[in-house]
Amino acid sequence: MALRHAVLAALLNEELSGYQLAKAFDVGVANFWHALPQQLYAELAKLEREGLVAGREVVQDTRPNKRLFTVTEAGLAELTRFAATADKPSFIRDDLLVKVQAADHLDPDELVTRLLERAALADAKIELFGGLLRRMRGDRDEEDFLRHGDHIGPYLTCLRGLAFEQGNRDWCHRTAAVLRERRTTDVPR
Amino acid sequence: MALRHAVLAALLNEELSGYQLAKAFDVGVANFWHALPQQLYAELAKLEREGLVAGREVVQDTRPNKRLFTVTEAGLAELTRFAATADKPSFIRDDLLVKVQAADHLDPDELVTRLLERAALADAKIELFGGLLRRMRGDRDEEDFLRHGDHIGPYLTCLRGLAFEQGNRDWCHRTAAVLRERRTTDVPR
DNA sequence: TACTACATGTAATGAGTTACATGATTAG
DNA sequence: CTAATCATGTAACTCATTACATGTAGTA
Repeated sequence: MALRHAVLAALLNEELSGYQLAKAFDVGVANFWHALPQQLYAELAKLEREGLVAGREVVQDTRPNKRLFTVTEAGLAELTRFAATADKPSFIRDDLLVKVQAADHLDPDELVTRLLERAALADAKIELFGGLLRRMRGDRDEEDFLRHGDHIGPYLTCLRGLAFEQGNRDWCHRTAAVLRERRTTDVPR
Repeated sequence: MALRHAVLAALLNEELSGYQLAKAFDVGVANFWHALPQQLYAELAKLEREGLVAGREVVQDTRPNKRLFTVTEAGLAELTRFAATADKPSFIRDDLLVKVQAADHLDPDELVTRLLERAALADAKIELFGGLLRRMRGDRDEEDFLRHGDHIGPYLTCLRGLAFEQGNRDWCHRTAAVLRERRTTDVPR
């Protein structure tokens, strides 16, 4: 029951349509949660029925009409209540780690391929997040922005996303190097 | 459909009961996947029906009897097939990040409390993982173990878990420091 | 002309969580 | 005597993913 809170948090600083939300929750920018469009449309409908968000129709002639959503008082109250609860630990669930766990019984070349694929993906995200951070803090430096800027929430979560992807990239390279090294030194299997 | 592969990977290096598996997949040691006991018992039953794992009854008189599982040839083949598929990107889903995303609209003290709780949890895991790594590599140093040891798969995934928790801890402290700093310098909200 | 972006959903299936159930042994 | 550990599940429910569905406008 936390997708609802993720949606509320995402709508706090900007009014968004379901479509825009979906993009924010997609692969690219999901620094704090991930969800598919279908889930988001469904969740928005539910949140609106419960009065936690309010939607307003925006008529467009060149594009299909859309509905923009904002968080209501009740929605903010719900988020506040949520913030006071202890959060359940978050878990890793990653195909790639499963494969590396089985490394001793699998083809190293195959694994190295996967690891480099993932490292490339991480690099792309690192660049993306770097750009987002720069845009958010404008011409200030980070220290100054975090002390005196507003909307630091998204900035802070993006910092976590950045560090996470850097961790991914480093680990992928290190692991690939280890597997390649063993391949050439002819280790018994 | 990846829990099955996680179970197979976990059973590769040691014969385990459902109960032992459940402990490995629990909060403490889940460096590459997480699942609850119920899921694991169900998955083991399914894997056995499909011939991917084989269970053998172990009679105990002081404890309830248990069934120990090993991966079959077919199971290893299934893992190999899995390793060749491209893996879907893994996503973050974390209550705490949702709360920080909404930081600009929530009570900073509350958030700092959550962040320090999480940092403490991360510290505990860091110690735990550190110990596991030491046990796995024995008296060798890491470089040597990774070059010539066997069962490096679990070691490598544990390294990722360790780095992840260190990232968590650092980010929690940094974020808490930022929020405390702003509280004292009286930023407009 | 084909593809991508905009914009919003429904339906079916699969995966994960919560609650419940049982029963013995050992450590505090 | 109470709690934790060992050991294994079932049932109900919620959440997430996959597949499908529709239609317009701008870009290559």
